Amino acid sequence: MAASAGRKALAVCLLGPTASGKSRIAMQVAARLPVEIVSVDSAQVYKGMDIGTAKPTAAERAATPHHLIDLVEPTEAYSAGRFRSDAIAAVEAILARGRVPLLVGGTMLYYRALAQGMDSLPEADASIRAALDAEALAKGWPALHAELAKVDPATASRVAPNDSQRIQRALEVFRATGTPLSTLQTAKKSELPFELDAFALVPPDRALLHSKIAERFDAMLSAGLIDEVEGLRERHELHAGLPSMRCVGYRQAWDYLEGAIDRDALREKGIVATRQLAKRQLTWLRSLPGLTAIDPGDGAAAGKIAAAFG
RNA sequence: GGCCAAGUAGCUCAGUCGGUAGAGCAGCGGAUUGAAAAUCCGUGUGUCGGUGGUUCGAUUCCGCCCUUGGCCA
Repeated sequence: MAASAGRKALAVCLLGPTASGKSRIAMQVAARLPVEIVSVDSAQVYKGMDIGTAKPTAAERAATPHHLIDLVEPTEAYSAGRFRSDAIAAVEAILARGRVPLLVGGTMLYYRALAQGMDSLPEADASIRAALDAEALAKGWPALHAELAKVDPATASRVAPNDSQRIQRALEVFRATGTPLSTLQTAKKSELPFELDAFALVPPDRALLHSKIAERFDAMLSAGLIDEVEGLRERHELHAGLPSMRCVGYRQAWDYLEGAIDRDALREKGIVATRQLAKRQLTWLRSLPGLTAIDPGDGAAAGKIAAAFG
Protein backbone atom coordinates (compact mmCIF):
# COMPACT_ATOMS: atom_id res chain seq x y z
CA MET A 1 0.00 0.00 0.00
CA ALA A 2 2.37 2.66 -1.17
CA ALA A 3 1.12 6.17 -0.77
CA SER A 4 -0.82 7.02 -3.90
CA ALA A 5 0.50 10.55 -3.68
CA GLY A 6 4.08 9.30 -3.97
CA ARG A 7 5.77 8.84 -7.26
CA LYS A 8 5.60 5.29 -8.53
CA ALA A 9 8.71 3.35 -9.41
CA LEU A 10 9.58 3.25 -13.07
CA ALA A 11 9.99 0.54 -15.68
CA VAL A 12 11.11 1.29 -19.21
CA CYS A 13 10.16 -0.71 -22.26
CA LEU A 14 12.06 -0.98 -25.52
CA LEU A 15 9.94 -2.21 -28.40
CA GLY A 16 10.93 -2.86 -31.99
CA PRO A 17 10.53 -5.13 -34.98
CA THR A 18 12.59 -8.24 -35.41
CA ALA A 19 16.21 -7.63 -36.44
CA SER A 20 16.10 -3.97 -35.44
CA GLY A 21 18.83 -4.24 -32.84
CA LYS A 22 16.78 -4.29 -29.63
CA SER A 23 19.08 -6.69 -27.81
CA ARG A 24 22.18 -4.78 -28.78
CA ILE A 25 20.81 -1.55 -27.38
CA ALA A 26 19.45 -3.28 -24.29
CA MET A 27 22.94 -4.59 -23.58
CA GLN A 28 24.31 -1.07 -23.94
CA VAL A 29 21.80 0.16 -21.38
CA ALA A 30 22.79 -2.72 -19.12
CA ALA A 31 26.37 -1.50 -19.31
CA ARG A 32 25.32 1.77 -17.67
CA LEU A 33 22.70 0.73 -15.16
CA PRO A 34 22.00 -2.26 -12.89
CA VAL A 35 19.46 -3.56 -15.37
CA GLU A 36 17.41 -6.74 -15.37
CA ILE A 37 15.65 -7.50 -18.60
CA VAL A 38 12.05 -8.64 -18.96
CA SER A 39 11.40 -10.24 -22.33
CA VAL A 40 8.28 -9.11 -24.19
CA ASP A 41 8.38 -11.92 -26.70
CA SER A 42 5.80 -14.58 -27.42
CA ALA A 43 8.33 -16.97 -28.97
CA GLN A 44 11.18 -16.80 -26.49
CA VAL A 45 8.87 -18.23 -23.85
CA TYR A 46 9.35 -21.68 -25.39
CA LYS A 47 12.04 -23.92 -23.94
CA GLY A 48 14.41 -25.37 -26.48
CA MET A 49 13.53 -22.85 -29.17
CA ASP A 50 16.75 -20.89 -29.03
CA ILE A 51 18.20 -20.37 -32.47
CA GLY A 52 15.05 -19.40 -34.34
CA THR A 53 13.83 -17.03 -31.66
CA ALA A 54 17.20 -15.29 -31.36
CA LYS A 55 17.31 -15.76 -27.60
CA PRO A 56 20.01 -13.88 -25.73
CA THR A 57 23.27 -15.81 -25.52
CA ALA A 58 24.48 -17.56 -22.40
CA ALA A 59 27.05 -14.81 -21.95
CA GLU A 60 24.38 -12.11 -22.15
CA ARG A 61 22.19 -13.98 -19.70
CA ALA A 62 25.11 -14.39 -17.34
CA ALA A 63 25.95 -10.69 -17.52
CA THR A 64 22.37 -9.48 -17.14
CA PRO A 65 19.44 -11.39 -15.63
CA HIS A 66 16.71 -12.07 -18.20
CA HIS A 67 13.12 -12.91 -17.28
CA LEU A 68 10.13 -14.44 -19.06
CA ILE A 69 12.28 -16.64 -21.26
CA ASP A 70 11.96 -20.46 -21.29
CA LEU A 71 8.65 -20.54 -19.45
CA VAL A 72 6.78 -23.33 -21.19
CA GLU A 73 7.36 -26.44 -23.29
CA PRO A 74 6.77 -26.22 -27.05
CA THR A 75 3.78 -28.50 -26.55
CA GLU A 76 2.12 -25.85 -24.40
CA ALA A 77 0.61 -22.47 -25.08
CA TYR A 78 1.30 -19.15 -23.43
CA SER A 79 -0.95 -16.10 -23.54
CA ALA A 80 -1.17 -12.34 -23.34
CA GLY A 81 -3.02 -12.68 -20.06
CA ARG A 82 -0.27 -14.77 -18.52
CA PHE A 83 2.28 -12.34 -19.85
CA ARG A 84 0.59 -9.45 -18.13
CA SER A 85 0.67 -11.02 -14.70
CA ASP A 86 4.11 -12.58 -15.20
CA ALA A 87 5.55 -9.26 -16.34
CA ILE A 88 4.05 -7.33 -13.44
CA ALA A 89 5.46 -9.89 -11.00
CA ALA A 90 8.87 -9.80 -12.67
CA VAL A 91 9.06 -6.00 -12.63
CA GLU A 92 7.99 -5.79 -9.01
CA ALA A 93 10.60 -8.35 -8.02
CA ILE A 94 13.31 -6.41 -9.85
CA LEU A 95 12.24 -3.18 -8.17
CA ALA A 96 12.20 -4.91 -4.80
CA ARG A 97 15.80 -5.93 -5.43
CA GLY A 98 16.64 -2.30 -6.00
CA ARG A 99 17.48 -2.93 -9.60
CA VAL A 100 16.30 -1.43 -12.86
CA PRO A 101 13.57 -3.14 -14.93
CA LEU A 102 13.99 -2.89 -18.70
CA LEU A 103 11.35 -4.62 -20.79
CA VAL A 104 12.53 -5.57 -24.26
CA GLY A 105 10.68 -7.21 -27.10
CA GLY A 106 8.59 -7.24 -30.21
CA THR A 107 5.26 -8.73 -29.19
CA MET A 108 3.21 -5.57 -29.18
CA LEU A 109 0.00 -7.25 -28.07
CA TYR A 110 1.79 -8.28 -24.90
CA TYR A 111 3.03 -4.76 -24.38
CA ARG A 112 -0.45 -3.37 -24.86
CA ALA A 113 -1.92 -5.94 -22.51
CA LEU A 114 0.55 -4.78 -19.90
CA ALA A 115 0.26 -1.06 -20.52
CA GLN A 116 -3.49 -0.82 -21.04
CA GLY A 117 -4.72 -3.82 -19.15
CA MET A 118 -7.11 -6.52 -20.22
CA ASP A 119 -10.72 -7.21 -19.46
CA SER A 120 -11.52 -10.08 -17.20
CA LEU A 121 -12.20 -12.90 -19.64
CA PRO A 122 -12.07 -16.66 -19.38
CA GLU A 123 -8.85 -18.37 -20.34
CA ALA A 124 -8.59 -20.59 -23.39
CA ASP A 125 -10.55 -23.81 -23.11
CA ALA A 126 -9.00 -26.66 -25.05
CA SER A 127 -12.15 -28.74 -25.27
CA ILE A 128 -14.31 -25.87 -26.53
CA ARG A 129 -11.65 -25.00 -29.08
CA ALA A 130 -11.43 -28.59 -30.25
CA ALA A 131 -15.20 -28.67 -30.70
CA LEU A 132 -15.13 -25.41 -32.64
CA ASP A 133 -12.29 -26.65 -34.83
CA ALA A 134 -14.33 -29.72 -35.68
CA GLU A 135 -17.35 -27.60 -36.52
CA ALA A 136 -15.24 -25.30 -38.66
CA LEU A 137 -13.82 -28.25 -40.53
CA ALA A 138 -17.32 -29.42 -41.33
CA LYS A 139 -19.06 -26.11 -42.02
CA GLY A 140 -16.33 -23.59 -42.62
CA TRP A 141 -15.54 -20.49 -40.58
CA PRO A 142 -18.06 -18.24 -42.32
CA ALA A 143 -20.81 -20.52 -40.96
CA LEU A 144 -19.44 -20.08 -37.45
CA HIS A 145 -19.21 -16.36 -38.09
CA ALA A 146 -22.92 -16.41 -38.91
CA GLU A 147 -23.54 -18.27 -35.68
CA LEU A 148 -21.55 -15.63 -33.81
CA ALA A 149 -23.65 -12.92 -35.43
CA LYS A 150 -26.71 -14.38 -33.70
CA VAL A 151 -25.28 -14.42 -30.19
CA ASP A 152 -22.84 -11.51 -30.38
CA PRO A 153 -23.60 -9.22 -33.32
CA ALA A 154 -21.23 -6.53 -32.08
CA THR A 155 -18.22 -8.82 -32.20
CA ALA A 156 -19.34 -10.47 -35.44
CA SER A 157 -19.54 -7.10 -37.15
CA ARG A 158 -15.94 -6.27 -36.42
CA VAL A 159 -14.51 -9.72 -37.16
CA ALA A 160 -14.11 -10.95 -40.75
CA PRO A 161 -15.94 -14.16 -41.77
CA ASN A 162 -12.61 -15.89 -42.32
CA ASP A 163 -10.84 -14.67 -39.21
CA SER A 164 -10.76 -18.14 -37.71
CA GLN A 165 -8.93 -17.19 -34.58
CA ARG A 166 -11.16 -14.34 -33.48
CA ILE A 167 -14.37 -16.14 -34.41
CA GLN A 168 -13.20 -19.09 -32.38
CA ARG A 169 -12.27 -16.96 -29.41
CA ALA A 170 -15.56 -15.07 -29.44
CA LEU A 171 -17.60 -18.28 -29.61
CA GLU A 172 -15.39 -19.86 -26.97
CA VAL A 173 -16.09 -17.00 -24.59
CA PHE A 174 -19.80 -17.17 -25.27
CA ARG A 175 -20.00 -20.91 -24.78
CA ALA A 176 -17.92 -20.77 -21.62
CA THR A 177 -19.76 -17.89 -19.97
CA GLY A 178 -23.09 -17.55 -21.74
CA THR A 179 -22.24 -13.88 -22.17
CA PRO A 180 -21.17 -12.23 -25.43
CA LEU A 181 -17.52 -11.25 -25.64
CA SER A 182 -18.54 -7.72 -26.55
CA THR A 183 -20.41 -7.41 -23.25
CA LEU A 184 -17.37 -8.52 -21.28
CA GLN A 185 -15.05 -6.17 -23.11
CA THR A 186 -15.76 -2.89 -21.45
CA ALA A 187 -13.71 -1.01 -18.93
CA LYS A 188 -10.00 -1.44 -19.11
CA LYS A 189 -7.26 0.95 -18.12
CA SER A 190 -6.37 -1.16 -15.16
CA GLU A 191 -3.64 0.52 -13.17
CA LEU A 192 -0.11 -0.75 -13.14
CA PRO A 193 1.73 -0.74 -9.81
CA PHE A 194 4.59 1.07 -11.53
CA GLU A 195 5.13 3.73 -14.17
CA LEU A 196 5.87 2.47 -17.66
CA ASP A 197 7.79 4.48 -20.25
CA ALA A 198 8.15 3.03 -23.72
CA PHE A 199 10.51 3.54 -26.63
CA ALA A 200 9.99 2.26 -30.16
CA LEU A 201 12.98 1.30 -32.25
CA VAL A 202 11.93 2.26 -35.78
CA PRO A 203 14.39 1.47 -38.57
CA PRO A 204 14.24 4.35 -41.05
CA ASP A 205 15.26 2.26 -44.05
CA ARG A 206 12.99 -0.66 -44.89
CA ALA A 207 15.35 -2.06 -47.54
CA LEU A 208 18.15 -2.17 -44.99
CA LEU A 209 15.89 -3.94 -42.49
CA HIS A 210 15.05 -6.48 -45.18
CA SER A 211 18.68 -7.23 -45.88
CA LYS A 212 19.38 -7.62 -42.17
CA ILE A 213 16.47 -10.02 -41.92
CA ALA A 214 17.86 -12.15 -44.76
CA GLU A 215 21.31 -12.14 -43.22
CA ARG A 216 19.97 -13.12 -39.86
CA PHE A 217 17.86 -15.94 -41.22
CA ASP A 218 20.87 -17.35 -43.05
CA ALA A 219 22.83 -17.11 -39.82
CA MET A 220 20.10 -19.05 -38.03
CA LEU A 221 20.22 -21.77 -40.68
CA SER A 222 23.96 -22.13 -40.39
CA ALA A 223 23.69 -22.10 -36.61
CA GLY A 224 21.57 -25.23 -36.88
CA LEU A 225 17.93 -24.14 -36.92
CA ILE A 226 16.87 -27.27 -38.80
CA ASP A 227 18.65 -29.55 -36.33
CA GLU A 228 17.02 -27.67 -33.48
CA VAL A 229 13.57 -28.32 -34.90
CA GLU A 230 14.41 -31.93 -35.66
CA GLY A 231 15.51 -32.38 -32.04
CA LEU A 232 12.31 -30.81 -30.74
CA ARG A 233 10.29 -33.19 -32.87
CA GLU A 234 12.18 -36.14 -31.42
CA ARG A 235 11.76 -35.08 -27.83
CA HIS A 236 8.15 -33.83 -27.90
CA GLU A 237 4.78 -34.83 -29.25
CA LEU A 238 4.45 -31.86 -31.57
CA HIS A 239 2.17 -31.01 -34.44
CA ALA A 240 2.10 -28.21 -36.98
CA GLY A 241 -0.89 -26.49 -35.40
CA LEU A 242 0.85 -25.73 -32.10
CA PRO A 243 1.57 -22.05 -31.41
CA SER A 244 5.24 -22.91 -30.97
CA MET A 245 5.47 -24.61 -34.35
CA ARG A 246 3.73 -21.71 -36.04
CA CYS A 247 6.56 -19.39 -35.11
CA VAL A 248 8.55 -17.86 -37.94
CA GLY A 249 11.32 -20.20 -39.00
CA TYR A 250 9.93 -23.15 -37.09
CA ARG A 251 6.92 -23.46 -39.34
CA GLN A 252 9.13 -23.45 -42.44
CA ALA A 253 11.65 -25.86 -40.92
CA TRP A 254 8.74 -28.12 -40.05
CA ASP A 255 7.53 -28.12 -43.67
CA TYR A 256 11.06 -28.87 -44.81
CA LEU A 257 11.40 -31.80 -42.40
CA GLU A 258 8.05 -33.10 -43.59
CA GLY A 259 9.40 -33.04 -47.14
CA ALA A 260 6.79 -30.49 -48.23
CA ILE A 261 9.36 -27.94 -49.39
CA ASP A 262 13.03 -28.04 -50.32
CA ARG A 263 15.82 -26.20 -48.64
CA ASP A 264 15.75 -23.21 -50.98
CA ALA A 265 12.04 -22.79 -50.33
CA LEU A 266 12.63 -23.07 -46.59
CA ARG A 267 15.11 -20.21 -46.79
CA GLU A 268 12.92 -18.07 -49.05
CA LYS A 269 9.72 -18.66 -47.08
CA GLY A 270 11.48 -18.11 -43.79
CA ILE A 271 12.85 -14.76 -44.90
CA VAL A 272 9.50 -13.69 -46.35
CA ALA A 273 7.69 -14.65 -43.15
CA THR A 274 10.19 -12.64 -41.12
CA ARG A 275 9.73 -9.59 -43.33
CA GLN A 276 5.97 -9.87 -42.97
CA LEU A 277 6.32 -10.16 -39.22
CA ALA A 278 8.46 -7.03 -39.13
CA LYS A 279 5.86 -5.17 -41.19
CA ARG A 280 3.07 -6.09 -38.78
CA GLN A 281 5.25 -5.05 -35.88
CA LEU A 282 5.82 -1.66 -37.48
CA THR A 283 2.07 -1.26 -37.98
CA TRP A 284 1.64 -1.88 -34.26
CA LEU A 285 4.29 0.69 -33.40
CA ARG A 286 2.55 3.34 -35.52
CA SER A 287 -0.74 2.70 -33.79
CA LEU A 288 0.36 2.45 -30.16
CA PRO A 289 0.02 5.71 -28.24
CA GLY A 290 2.68 7.27 -26.10
CA LEU A 291 5.79 5.71 -27.59
CA THR A 292 9.01 7.64 -28.05
CA ALA A 293 10.53 6.68 -31.39
CA ILE A 294 14.26 6.19 -31.69
CA ASP A 295 16.43 5.37 -34.67
CA PRO A 296 18.42 2.18 -34.10
CA GLY A 297 21.30 3.84 -35.90
CA ASP A 298 21.38 6.63 -33.34
CA GLY A 299 24.57 6.17 -31.36
CA ALA A 300 22.94 7.90 -28.41
CA ALA A 301 19.95 5.52 -28.34
CA ALA A 302 21.09 3.61 -25.27
CA GLY A 303 21.90 6.87 -23.53
CA LYS A 304 18.41 8.19 -24.15
CA ILE A 305 16.86 5.07 -22.72
CA ALA A 306 19.14 5.12 -19.70
CA ALA A 307 18.24 8.77 -19.18
CA ALA A 308 14.57 7.87 -19.01
CA PHE A 309 15.22 6.16 -15.71
CA GLY A 310 16.13 9.57 -14.35
C1' G B 1 27.65 -19.49 -87.89
C1' G B 2 22.45 -22.10 -88.95
C1' C B 3 17.63 -23.67 -86.97
C1' C B 4 13.94 -23.54 -83.03
C1' A B 5 11.74 -21.47 -78.60
C1' A B 6 11.19 -17.55 -75.19
C1' G B 7 11.54 -12.18 -73.97
C1' U B 8 4.61 -8.83 -70.62
C1' A B 9 4.34 -6.07 -62.89
C1' G B 10 10.04 -7.10 -58.22
C1' C B 11 9.42 -12.96 -59.43
C1' U B 12 6.67 -17.05 -62.06
C1' C B 13 3.46 -16.74 -65.92
C1' A B 14 -1.58 -15.83 -68.55
C1' G B 15 -3.69 -12.80 -72.35
C1' U B 16 -4.96 -9.40 -76.30
C1' C B 17 -8.65 -13.44 -83.66
C1' G B 18 -5.09 -5.40 -83.98
C1' G B 19 -8.67 -0.84 -80.01
C1' U B 20 -2.18 0.20 -74.92
C1' A B 21 -3.20 -5.89 -70.26
C1' G B 22 -4.28 -9.61 -65.50
C1' A B 23 -3.49 -13.79 -61.98
C1' G B 24 -0.50 -16.11 -58.08
C1' C B 25 3.53 -14.87 -55.07
C1' A B 26 6.41 -10.73 -53.26
C1' G B 27 5.93 -5.69 -51.77
C1' C B 28 2.94 -1.80 -49.50
C1' G B 29 -1.15 0.02 -46.01
C1' G B 30 -4.49 -1.49 -42.07
C1' A B 31 -6.93 -4.37 -38.06
C1' U B 32 -5.31 -6.57 -33.57
C1' U B 33 -8.28 -8.18 -25.59
C1' G B 34 -5.63 -15.36 -22.70
C1' A B 35 -2.63 -19.00 -29.96
C1' A B 36 -0.29 -12.76 -31.54
C1' A B 37 6.51 -14.82 -34.63
C1' A B 38 -0.79 -15.92 -34.63
C1' U B 39 -5.18 -14.67 -37.45
C1' C B 40 -7.45 -11.57 -40.90
C1' C B 41 -8.75 -7.22 -44.29
C1' G B 42 -7.36 -3.89 -48.23
C1' U B 43 -4.08 -2.61 -52.35
C1' G B 44 -2.00 -4.19 -59.36
C1' U B 45 0.31 1.99 -64.91
C1' G B 46 3.76 -2.00 -66.33
C1' U B 47 8.76 2.12 -72.28
C1' C B 48 4.00 -5.77 -73.00
C1' G B 49 13.04 -6.54 -75.24
C1' G B 50 14.62 -2.57 -79.15
C1' U B 51 13.76 -0.48 -83.83
C1' G B 52 11.55 0.15 -88.63
C1' G B 53 7.09 -1.19 -91.60
C1' U B 54 1.69 -2.21 -92.61
C1' U B 55 -2.68 0.21 -90.31
C1' C B 56 -7.17 5.31 -88.43
C1' G B 57 -4.74 2.54 -84.46
C1' A B 58 0.59 -2.36 -83.00
C1' U B 59 2.08 -5.18 -76.93
C1' U B 60 -0.70 -8.21 -80.73
C1' C B 61 0.80 -8.84 -87.89
C1' C B 62 5.66 -8.39 -90.95
C1' G B 63 11.21 -7.19 -91.36
C1' C B 64 15.73 -6.34 -88.93
C1' C B 65 18.49 -6.09 -84.33
C1' C B 66 19.53 -7.42 -79.10
C1' U B 67 19.25 -10.95 -74.92
C1' U B 68 18.48 -15.87 -72.87
C1' G B 69 17.75 -21.10 -73.34
C1' G B 70 17.89 -25.59 -76.53
C1' C B 71 19.28 -28.27 -80.97
C1' C B 72 22.65 -28.55 -85.28
C1' A B 73 27.44 -27.35 -87.06
